[in-house]
Amino acid sequence: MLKTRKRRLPHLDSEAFRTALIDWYESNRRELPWRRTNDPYRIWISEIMLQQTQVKTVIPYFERFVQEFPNLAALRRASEPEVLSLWQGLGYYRRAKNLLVAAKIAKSVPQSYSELLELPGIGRYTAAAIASIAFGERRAAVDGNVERVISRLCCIDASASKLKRNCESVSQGAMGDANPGDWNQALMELGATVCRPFEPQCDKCPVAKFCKANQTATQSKYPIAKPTAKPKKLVHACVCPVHKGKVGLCKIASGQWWAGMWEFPRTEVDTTETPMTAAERLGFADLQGLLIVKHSVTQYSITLHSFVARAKKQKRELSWFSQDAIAELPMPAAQRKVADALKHAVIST
DNA sequence: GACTCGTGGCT
DNA sequence: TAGCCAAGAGT
Repeated sequence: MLKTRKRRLPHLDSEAFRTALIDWYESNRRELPWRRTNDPYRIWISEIMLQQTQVKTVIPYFERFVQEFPNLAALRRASEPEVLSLWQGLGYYRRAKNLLVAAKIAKSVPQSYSELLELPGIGRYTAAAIASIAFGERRAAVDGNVERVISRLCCIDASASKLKRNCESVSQGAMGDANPGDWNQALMELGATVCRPFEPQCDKCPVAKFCKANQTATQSKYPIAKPTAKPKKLVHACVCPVHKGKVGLCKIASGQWWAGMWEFPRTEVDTTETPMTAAERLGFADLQGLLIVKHSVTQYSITLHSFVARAKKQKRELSWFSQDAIAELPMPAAQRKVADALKHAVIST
């Protein structure tokens, strides 16, 4: 069934390599909140939050999330807005939506790789990570860190998706009788702290003598980088309508960025108009400039111009909230910055 | 296989 | 600083 050509890598499939890696991990592993527990639920939450997100960023979100939803039963009872509120600022909000869907599907955290794979939001990496860390299943988990570590160890010239399968095969074959959870985490930890993208700390690497890239001084060549496009520039304008102490917002429709979250009425600014002209197109007058926020969404870099408008009445197509209520709404990061600025502006006037 | 989806850390 | 990148998954 496995079409992957069996790769013989005696220099990695050895007790010496495993011992060097695991010993290093046991004395250098960072103390992280999700490492203080064997609770499969918490390990699941951490792995979802860690997708494409740095450890440092995740920590406070993880702490708040498991405090609010300490187990699967508690999460299952949550609503999507509640989960999105706890997730706001973390990005990739589909993760939060899929997590909630998965929690409602699963009676308990699935204990095997194949069962985990069936849940929405859980792919090859995450299923392998949870299965190995929480349940000891012998399954290689390959994330960006592991791809970098193994592509350097073996000087693998493959790129993109081929590299991932390739590294899975290598890791699986080299795991031997090591503890699967420790094995996977050791490779990731090594990639995150020593075998970094730039300026790898090879002098501190426990497996440097096994590394072909180190031997040939080609660390910077691996993994093979894919060409990146220049971000496209966009300009957006939004208006914070204020009327009798309330502020008007709208819920973002499905199919758009940040679907299901809340924002101030927003529009694109055409190259032929000014931000204020575009903002007036939203149906407001007497605009006062509030804040300019620069943010980005993958290949777009966006400049968001925000304005305050004293509305004559509360437009019915908007929902009107007090400042305190706005604090509870799930909002995109840039919009949250505008909301914070508005709060201070209103207080100071 | 190539795109899409967020945000902040780091250099 | 501008750009790269992060414990990826879904389509």
